[in-house]
Amino acid sequence: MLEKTFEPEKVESQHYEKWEKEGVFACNPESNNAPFCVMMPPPNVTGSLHMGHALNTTLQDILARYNRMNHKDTLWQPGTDHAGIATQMVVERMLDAEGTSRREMGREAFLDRVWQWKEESGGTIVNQIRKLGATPDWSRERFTMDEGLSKAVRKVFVQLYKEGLIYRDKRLVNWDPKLHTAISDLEVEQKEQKGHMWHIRYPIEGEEERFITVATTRPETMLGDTAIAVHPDDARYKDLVGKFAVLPIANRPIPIVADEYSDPEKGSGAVKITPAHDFNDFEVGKRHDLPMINIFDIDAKINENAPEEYQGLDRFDARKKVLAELEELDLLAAVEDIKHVVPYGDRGGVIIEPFLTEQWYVDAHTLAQPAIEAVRSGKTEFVPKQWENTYYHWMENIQPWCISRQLWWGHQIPAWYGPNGEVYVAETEAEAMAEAREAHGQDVIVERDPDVLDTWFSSALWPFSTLGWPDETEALKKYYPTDTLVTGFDIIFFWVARMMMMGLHFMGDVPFRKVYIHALVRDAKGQKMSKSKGNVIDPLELTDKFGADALRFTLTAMAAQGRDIKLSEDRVEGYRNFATKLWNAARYCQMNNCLPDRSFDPASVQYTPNKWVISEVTHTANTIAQAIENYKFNEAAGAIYKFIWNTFCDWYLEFTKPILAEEKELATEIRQTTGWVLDQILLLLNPFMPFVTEELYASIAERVEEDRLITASWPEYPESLTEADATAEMDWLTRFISEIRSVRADMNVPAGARINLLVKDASAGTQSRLQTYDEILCRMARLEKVELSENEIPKGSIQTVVDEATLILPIADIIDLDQERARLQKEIKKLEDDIKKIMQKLDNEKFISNAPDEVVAEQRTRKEEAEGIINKLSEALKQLEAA
RNA sequence: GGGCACGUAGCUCAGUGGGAGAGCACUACGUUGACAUCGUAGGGGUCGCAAGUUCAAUCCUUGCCGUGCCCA
Repeated sequence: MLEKTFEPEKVESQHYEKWEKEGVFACNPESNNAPFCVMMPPPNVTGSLHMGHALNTTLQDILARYNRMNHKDTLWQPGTDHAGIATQMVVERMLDAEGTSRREMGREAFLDRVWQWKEESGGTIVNQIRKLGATPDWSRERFTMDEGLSKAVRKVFVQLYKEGLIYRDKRLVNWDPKLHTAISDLEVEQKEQKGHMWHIRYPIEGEEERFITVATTRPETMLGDTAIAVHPDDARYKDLVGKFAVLPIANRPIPIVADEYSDPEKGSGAVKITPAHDFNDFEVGKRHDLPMINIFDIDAKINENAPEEYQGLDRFDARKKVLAELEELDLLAAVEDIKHVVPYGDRGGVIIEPFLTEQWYVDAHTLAQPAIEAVRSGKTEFVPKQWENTYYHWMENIQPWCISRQLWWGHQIPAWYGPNGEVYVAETEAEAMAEAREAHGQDVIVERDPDVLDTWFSSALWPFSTLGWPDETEALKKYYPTDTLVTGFDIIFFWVARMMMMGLHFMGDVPFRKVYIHALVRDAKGQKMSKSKGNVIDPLELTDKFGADALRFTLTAMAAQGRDIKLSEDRVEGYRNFATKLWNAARYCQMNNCLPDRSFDPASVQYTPNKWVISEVTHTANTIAQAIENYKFNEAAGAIYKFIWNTFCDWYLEFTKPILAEEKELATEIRQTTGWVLDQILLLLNPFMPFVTEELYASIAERVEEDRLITASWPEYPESLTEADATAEMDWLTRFISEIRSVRADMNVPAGARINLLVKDASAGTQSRLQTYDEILCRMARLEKVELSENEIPKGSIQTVVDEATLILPIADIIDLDQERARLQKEIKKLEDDIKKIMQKLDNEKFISNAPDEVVAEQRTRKEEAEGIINKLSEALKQLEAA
């Protein structure tokens, strides 16, 4: 016998370990079954599971399990990402605590240390993913720095270099002065904050007491100014163009140039130009061939290119000193309080410095073109569709992708420099040396580029590198292009777009047919969860408290397309209750011996409630399947929830109770049907709640060896199991019972009181139904007996109407006549209001002539039905008045 | 500033060109050997505002107001 409640913690890990050990998650490239492949977005190896992962994992698991049940050869490819900056930071922090540093250890020892850390602690997140019940093929787990994936990275780099799509360039990059590395545009977070606009007067060379005023939010950069720009049409400054201003503090002459970049409407209309420290100024500098003076070192401290007293100062201290000095010189014209946007590094958290360095770039613009076309032509589709706009917008304005990072942890760039600084790009050092020998006619020493590649460079190859590329493996042939990518919108640019570019370039086809973009999980107030806000809900805490099934189901039920999820614990608790409900229904089945019977054929049933519940099963299964295939996960969850709780528990089990209790002949068919439905429920719910269903599957019946839900087939039902007549009959029965219950409650009839029911004007069909379901009606509506009656209605009865029949509850001794009068009046009023609305349509000639016939007919029917009920209720009211 | 969403019951959210829905919360009552993590019933909404299209708009279009996100 099952316990009274389901205790997830007792069975979850047990089932999971068994599944994994038995290899049921594994794909089989050699099978003839059609493939279904999902690439798991590889989480950072440093990471731990947050709600976003939980949602992402749950949805993918539903797809994987559903497709596996449909006999697809399913590969859900798992793995982790080496997360260059994040991982290096973690290990560097450890070293710092030990009183050492990576520089002290040297590159090789440091990398050993990172690998050691990865082996020991890098598995946290994959084990957390297991806790959710996720079923990726762990036997194929990959890491972006695996030998195979590294080989793919080298090959891609070399080929793109040879094709001219990777190149080295000296330009401004986003420099992180804390982490000492360049980062890509995407890793910069633009934050709006309060600041100041300082207006500074620069003296004009050779003209006493004449100044030109420029405005800046970063006065310290003036130490690197090499020009002032004014708009060519700006009359105020026409005579100054070609002259020089004297840069205060540095006391250098700088030219005044005409450039359309300066906006005459803004400030004074003149802007200072610091080409080495501002992206716009850099462009101006190139146009006017201005010198580029770099005044910072890699820490963003002032270097030797600035006056001596500034050298070594941090950029913020330098600002204070510059301002003090300007004040002293009386050159500070004004200070404004403003709001402006300041760039921060998303990892290091410090303000990013535009910094002039030589880096490696990918010609993203060229690679983007086929990637744009692939979405335009529908080879890859986004769901929901509107994300395609985001994708296009970014792809069409794509900038060169800076891929080199001044880190040690990552894929070291396969480029070697010869004695003259010339570069040899090759997959191995031996090849690079051979090239160098060729060039020099003798052996020369080559030195490898110390930098590593952006982590996203290797992630971009994930859909094919994990399948064995560049080798032509069976897996590659079978699973590429993959079917669906499930991810959050925040990495459309970082990852999705780059996989598209690389996949098309190297595989000649898109990496995935569908991209399902899911919601962001927020807290109950709609705030984004973040560590700094302290509003992070830990998925594992919820799992411990309510079970993995409850968390999974919550996330699924709330995963409506295009809307963020506001998660609250109440919801999870609610779905835990749902698991308990199912558990108890199964327990009831077990107690009543309603267990699955292999010999049972659902097409053979005779009893209408059985036909009906079977028909509802097929309907629910279809709804779920369609919903999953259209990525409407919430609809799938809603359908199974409603079936289990309402259809099965609230109605079907209650209908059949009295018959089971009396052990009638019908009972056998009911037992078989109930057992069968329970089994179908477990199948249909399994992709969503794998643990409780698996546990019940094993508990309620003897199964043949190796028979497990996870390897079972998704049910297919013949069309003939759909029974419209049975549905209509059960609809009548539920309405009949509900109506009596409702009236009883309205009239305060004590819940326990058994009362008589008289039915008047019943059609032949209704009479027969009353007879068939007499027992059910008596039990579920708490009736003593049901009788047909065409006699005088007893005084002081309650009356109500179901279809053509009038229901009479002769309980004069219990009811309050005033209350009954009020109830009837209220009912009549409601119906009259309905009729008014309907008449507005029916009285409208245009409605009659323009609306489809069936709509008009429907309105007429509704009106007639309402009128029929009003007549009966009015009679009841009249009779009450007479009493 | 540009773009994309969203505004429906107290809360969280489904939904649809033709009778406003669910869960939670709330109120009342609880009986029958699966379940109080439960059951039955009930109250509660000018579907953000305004105009337009239509026989008909919560739904389509436009404008406005409000909220959120992305990009500059």
